[in-house]
Amino acid sequence: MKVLVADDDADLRDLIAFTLTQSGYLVIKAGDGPAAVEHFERESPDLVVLDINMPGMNGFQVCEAIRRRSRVPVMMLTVRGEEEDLVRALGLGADDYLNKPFSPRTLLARIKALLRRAGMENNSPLASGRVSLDLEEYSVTIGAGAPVRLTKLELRLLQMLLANAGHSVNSERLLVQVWGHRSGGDRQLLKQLVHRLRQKIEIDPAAPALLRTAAAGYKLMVD
Amino acid sequence: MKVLVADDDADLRDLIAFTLTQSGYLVIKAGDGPAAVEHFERESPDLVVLDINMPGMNGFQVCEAIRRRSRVPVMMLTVRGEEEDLVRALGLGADDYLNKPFSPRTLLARIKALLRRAGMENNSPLASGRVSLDLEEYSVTIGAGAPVRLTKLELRLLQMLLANAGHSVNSERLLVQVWGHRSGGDRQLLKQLVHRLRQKIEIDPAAPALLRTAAAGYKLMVD
DNA sequence: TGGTCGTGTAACCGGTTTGTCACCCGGTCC
DNA sequence: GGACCGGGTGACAAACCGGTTACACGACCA
Repeated sequence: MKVLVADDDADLRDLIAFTLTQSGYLVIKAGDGPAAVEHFERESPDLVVLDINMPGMNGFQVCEAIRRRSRVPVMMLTVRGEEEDLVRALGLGADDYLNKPFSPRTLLARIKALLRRAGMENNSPLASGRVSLDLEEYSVTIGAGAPVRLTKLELRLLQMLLANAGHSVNSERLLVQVWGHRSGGDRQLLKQLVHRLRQKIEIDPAAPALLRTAAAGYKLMVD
Repeated sequence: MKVLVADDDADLRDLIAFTLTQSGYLVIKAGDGPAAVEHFERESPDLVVLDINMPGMNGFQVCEAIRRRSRVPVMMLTVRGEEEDLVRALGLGADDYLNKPFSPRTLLARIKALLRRAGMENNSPLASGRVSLDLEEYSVTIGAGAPVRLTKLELRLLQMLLANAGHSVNSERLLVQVWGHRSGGDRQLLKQLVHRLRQKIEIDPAAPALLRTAAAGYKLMVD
C-alpha cells in the first residue's frame, strides 16, 4: 500500500512518514507541490496526504491536478479555524481532512478509514504469489517454507520489490526508497543488501531464482 | 506512439515537437486547423495536442471534427484565465488542458497521464510493424523470432529509430539522443553502435534489411 | 568486557560494454 | 590515376558492472 505524503515541513513530513512506515505502508515523500505531482505520476500511490500550505504549488492545486487524473483518496492537512480552506478542499474533491496539530494515532485511524471506504483495506501481510511479508514480525515466507527473519533494510527492499512484483525496479528508485536519498555512487549499498538478502532467501544464492538481476535494477519473481 | 501537434505559433509548435521527439514520440505538426484535420485523417495519431487560437479553424472546431470520428485523447492549450474557453473545450470532449505558458516537463507528464488513462501506456512493449521493444527487459523481438538482449545504448538507439519507424533519422539527432550531447566528430561511436546492433538483429549483417543506412542517417524498416 | 548483529566501505574478480584506432572499400572529384 | 570522403569492420584497451570477500564501526546485550 503506497502513500504519498506532501508537506514542506520536513519534520512533520518525517513524522508522518515514520508513523505510516511503522504501520507497514510504503511511503513516498514530497517537499513541495510540483514534486508531489511528479511523484504521483510516477508512483501512482494508493492514497495521498497533502498539506495545504506548500511553496511552488499549494495543496489545492496539487489536489486539483490529482483529481484530473485519478480518484485516489486524498487527505488534506489544514490549520484549525480556516473554515474556508476546508470547504475549498472538499469542494476540490479531497476525501477527508485533518486539523493540525494531530496525533499520529489519529492520522493512522483516519487513513485506515479512508482506505476502507475506498475498498482498498489491506491489513493482511503484504503478499504476492508465493512471497509474503510480515511487517510486524520483520519476516518473509516463501511458499511453504519457514519464515525468515529480516533486518529493517532488507524488509524495505523486499517491500519495494514486492510492490512491483514481477517487474524490474530501477536501482535508483530502490536507493531512494530504501535509504531515503543518496544521489549516485551508492550502488555498493544496494549490491551488498541484495547479496545479504539473497543469502537468506534464495535456495542457491549463486543462482538467484527469486531476487533476479534485471536490466537497470532488480525484480522479484513470485510465481 | 504518434502525436499530432496543432498550433499556429511555429516556435511553440517546434518546442513541443522537440520535447516529444526527445521522449521517443513520433510527432506530426500542423500549423492551422484544416491542416490538423487533414493530418488527423491521414495519420490517425494516438493523441492530439490542440491550440485553441488558430487561424482558419479554431481549436474548438478541430476538436469537434476529431470527436466526430474518434475518441483519441485530446489535450487543449489554453490561455490562463479564459475560464469559458476551458469549459467549452471540456464540453466538446477534450480530455485535458494546459495553461500557457507551461514547462515541457509538465506537458510531457500530462501527455503520459492521458495516454495511461486511455490505456495506451507506452511503458509496455513499444512496437511498430514486426519490431517490438521491451524497455523493461532490455530486449527486442523481430517478427516471430526470439527476443534479443540489448545493451543500454543499443536500446536507446533502437527506441529512437522505432519512434520514427520507416523514416530516416539524422545522425546528429541520434548522437544527441543516445549519448546526450557531444559535438561533432563522434560519428565513429554511432558507426560502431550501428554495427554492433546489426550483428545482433540482422539475419545477414552485411546486407542490412532492418536497420538501413539512409541519407545523412539511418532508418528502421518495420514492414 | 567481549560477543553478536546490522550496516557501511573498500578491494578484487571476471565478464560485458563502450570508446578508440587503424584499415578496408566503393564512389567522387580533380 | 590519385587524393579524398564516408560508411563498414576488426581489434584492442579502458571503463563499467554485478557478485563476492573481507573488514571496520557502532549499537546492543550478556
